[in-house]
Amino acid sequence: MTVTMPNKPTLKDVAKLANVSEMTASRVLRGVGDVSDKTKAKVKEATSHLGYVPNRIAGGLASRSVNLVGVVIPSIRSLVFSDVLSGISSILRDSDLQPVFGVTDYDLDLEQQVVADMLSWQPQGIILAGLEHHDATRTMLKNAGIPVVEIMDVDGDPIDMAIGISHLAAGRAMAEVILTQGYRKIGFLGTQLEQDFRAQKRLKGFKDRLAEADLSLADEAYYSQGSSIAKGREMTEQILTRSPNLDCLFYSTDILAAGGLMHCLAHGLHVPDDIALLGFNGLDLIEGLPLELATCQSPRFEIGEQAACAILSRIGQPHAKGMDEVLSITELPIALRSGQSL
Amino acid sequence: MTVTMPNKPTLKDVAKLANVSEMTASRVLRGVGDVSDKTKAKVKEATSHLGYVPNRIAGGLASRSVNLVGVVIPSIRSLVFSDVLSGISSILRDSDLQPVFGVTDYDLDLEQQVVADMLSWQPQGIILAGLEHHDATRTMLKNAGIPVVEIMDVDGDPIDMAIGISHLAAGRAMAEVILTQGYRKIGFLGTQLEQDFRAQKRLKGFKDRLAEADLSLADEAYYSQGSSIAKGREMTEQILTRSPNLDCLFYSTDILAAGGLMHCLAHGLHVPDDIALLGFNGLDLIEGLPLELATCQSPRFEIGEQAACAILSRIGQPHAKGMDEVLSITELPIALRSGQSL
DNA sequence: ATGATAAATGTTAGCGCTAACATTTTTATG
DNA sequence: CATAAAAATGTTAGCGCTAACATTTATCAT
Repeated sequence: MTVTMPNKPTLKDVAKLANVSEMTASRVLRGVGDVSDKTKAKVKEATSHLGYVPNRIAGGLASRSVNLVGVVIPSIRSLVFSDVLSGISSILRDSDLQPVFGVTDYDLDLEQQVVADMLSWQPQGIILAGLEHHDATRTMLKNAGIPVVEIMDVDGDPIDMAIGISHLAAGRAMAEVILTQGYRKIGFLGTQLEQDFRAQKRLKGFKDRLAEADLSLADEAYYSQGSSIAKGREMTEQILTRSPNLDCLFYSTDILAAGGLMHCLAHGLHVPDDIALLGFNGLDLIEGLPLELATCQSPRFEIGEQAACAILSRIGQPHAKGMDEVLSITELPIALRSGQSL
Repeated sequence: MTVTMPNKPTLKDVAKLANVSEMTASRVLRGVGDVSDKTKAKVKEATSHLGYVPNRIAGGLASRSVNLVGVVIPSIRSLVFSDVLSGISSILRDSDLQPVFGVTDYDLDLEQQVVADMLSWQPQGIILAGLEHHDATRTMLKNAGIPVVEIMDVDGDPIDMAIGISHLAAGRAMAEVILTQGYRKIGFLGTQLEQDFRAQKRLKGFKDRLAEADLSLADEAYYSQGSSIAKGREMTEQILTRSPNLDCLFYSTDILAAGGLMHCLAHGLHVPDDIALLGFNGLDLIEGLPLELATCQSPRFEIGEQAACAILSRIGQPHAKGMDEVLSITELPIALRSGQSL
């Protein structure tokens, strides 16, 4: 039962069937220019009759523009970045731009490749996480001649624009809170990812502040792989076995902190009387737990929104935020939450 | 300080600089055909000197193929789909295909639009969630002449190929477990999303099995929006206030069940003596909780892997799984976990 | 050397569409 | 009803690249 598949219909076929020129058909399909209602109807009829699907590759080449925005992030499984993506999507939904995602796995080599790949599609703009990139990546992005927004972080020099929070400041702020509350034997638990520069900066800010109070971390534990409640629980058990005298644990992310809470629950440790717990990010995940975790809210959704708006502004398209002037660096505020775990 | 931005270099510029024909330059950049080492070096030198980035739009048009696979899913924030995407990526990483994501928000209208959009890029294949689509969507996909894999579900007729689990059977299996354990006053808590057909099928299978035992749900509660631990906790409180005599709660997803567990913990309800809890999916999230939740493991990562492999098989490319024959419907096994919450 | 083969490079044409301009048709105006 | 202005449609050229074929150059056995 071999059916000779006729070639996919092209605009030419549609035009022929509708008895108009390709140009007119093209106008109808794109909804531009003056076309009579009668002609419109004919073309639409032909289109649906043939099941015609426009070829954006050809269209993009001819018009020398495609309505894409490249979004390059380290991980798609991360709760942090899914919020950012939501923010981006929520803005782009109302524009004619479309996001295309690329994932780098926290690897600058891979990032370079992904960015090159993105650029080869000639997008209208690029949003990418972080301020640390290979020189080659920076050069490519600079030369691309399109708006580039580096998100999440503002501690450094952006290629073009940056929108995010200061992780150095956030780390400091967390340390400040802990110190104010009188905690002195502080442990840190966090990611080992060498290329998660934000986490590193958070830790640096944190340690810096401790140092100013003539303190240092009493113990620290690192993990690779993705974060999970189970991992947080396991690590907490380990660090407390090793250093039972800790009175405060600062986690690089809420997920781990939630696991820490589970450990304490299981082992009859009272939080915060026996030990204080602090997370980071303010994820949904930690709502509804037996105890309100202390954390630091990072404006992930807003970062996504603003990044998308920055691109739209730059290419002269209207958008929700009505940003007139596009700042080179936009630092968003963080919000500390002194939950019951502190 | 206005610098006249020279136009982005094209292959022609590279060729000119390297003193070869465009074709030869193209060959070097794509790594095809016989090119002498000397020429290769010249071209590469010219490429990096100019900072040339190939235009895949043009390349795609000329070669009439782009190495893309469209992946259309309902939500990017869902822990379920992020696992699926990981599975897809893990396979495509070793091929020359690249996934492009589209999100439908559990909306068939939007799905149609997203699929049309994907097809306009002339991808090598499409992976999309679910078996329920608008007729127009099905027609488009059929006419596209490319492999189409519908994932997650196998209860229905696929357009081309389907890979997933039977949610009807899964629902039944869960009911079976509950009945076997002697529970009789059963409540259900789940999504209200009218277009989450998998959740609906799970519930149907569940109810069907109960009906065979002359039972029906003692109470049910639905929510819209995304699922979260907080939501699960809140809903559990509500349903137990309304129906305090329930002895078993079946949740449409683990996240809600985790929230249920939190409620029970907070209210001194013993699980499973006072009440049994069952989730669905076997998410990472539920590991490390105070109690091992009973759940049903859905092979999300594997579904992604197999879907990607199915596409590769169809377009004649080698891949990890070495699938020779591509089945129209591949039903993957589910695994029940009778955790301590049962 | 010398034709035969392989390796390296070049030429031509066109992918499917749209910008820009050109032309025809309709409508409005005095 | 002529004529300008507006509306509708068409024509031409080319976006930047690659398939397919054509040609030139190097390599080799005899």
